[in-house]
Amino acid sequence: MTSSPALNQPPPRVGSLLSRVSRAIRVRSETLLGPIGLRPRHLIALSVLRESGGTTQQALATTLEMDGTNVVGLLNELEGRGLIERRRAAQDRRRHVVELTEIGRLTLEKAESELAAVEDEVLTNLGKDQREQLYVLLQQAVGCAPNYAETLNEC
Amino acid sequence: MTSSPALNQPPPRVGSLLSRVSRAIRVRSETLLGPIGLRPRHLIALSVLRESGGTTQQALATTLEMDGTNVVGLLNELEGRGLIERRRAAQDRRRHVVELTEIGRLTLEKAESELAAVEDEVLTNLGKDQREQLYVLLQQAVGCAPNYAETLNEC
DNA sequence: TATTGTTATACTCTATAACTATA
DNA sequence: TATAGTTATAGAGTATAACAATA
Repeated sequence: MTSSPALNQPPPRVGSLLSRVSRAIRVRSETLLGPIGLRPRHLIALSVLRESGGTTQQALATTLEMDGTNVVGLLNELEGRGLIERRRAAQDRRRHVVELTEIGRLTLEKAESELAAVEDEVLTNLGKDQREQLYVLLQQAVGCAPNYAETLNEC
Repeated sequence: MTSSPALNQPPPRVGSLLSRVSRAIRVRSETLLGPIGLRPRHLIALSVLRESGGTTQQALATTLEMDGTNVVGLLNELEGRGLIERRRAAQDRRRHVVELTEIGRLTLEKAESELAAVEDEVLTNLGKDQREQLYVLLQQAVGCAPNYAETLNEC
């Protein structure tokens, strides 16, 4: 009896709002990441790889909701900069196992810390607790437990 | 002392997670909206117009984080289908005031109700309360009070 | 002269189809 | 025959530049 929009109705649609907030962050991130030579999508891929710790390209495509052909190009760019590593899977030599390199991990962390300013700006209406809350909700939505450090590979 | 990821650190970055969830919904929405002849971006624009109740194209471009030139094309499509209306502002005849038509409002509502299935699928890990919570956070992030019915034009 | 909207166009993103290699 | 990855390429999305009307 505390929430405002409706009392006992289906949950409201969040798609449009998600797009707007997501886009706001992405647009600003692009200009900020330019000098480093990275783009938002690179960070997304790197962050998925950090949390999954080694996936096949096809699984990555599914997770990123990207077409497999575009994952190839994305990984080429990341591999060219030494941020990720591709190696054939021993069990099935058709597959590439993709992993974050140490440089990739450090680069990701650095980029993330530089993006703090962007998110501070876009999410200025949210307090720290609310941003934490948002993070937990999104993390849960994509299927990871909030403290993903314990879940390791299954993300 | 209750949250898990960190105790007294800056809030975590949500950009990548936002992109992933947003994209997941968008991709599925595209296929579902196809038959109606609408696309996610149309819904986003319509929903902004519904809540702002009449803006200039430039303001719309800012809100949507879109280039003004692309807003023109987007509005052309919506106007062609009778979902929005453009009229010159009396005070400044350079400006177009853009408004949702009644057809536009009904079409938006119908599309939104059809998208329930999509969001149910993508947000299956979130309970109803959590989805409501997510909605409130996003609404607040974009600058609207949770119960925006009261705030009217300033959104 | 500056601003709102428009058009034309180049650039980037994304998906479709055909190919190679492994299974 | 089917699957993982790759390449080439066409379609959609986005931004840059030049223009018309109004201020």
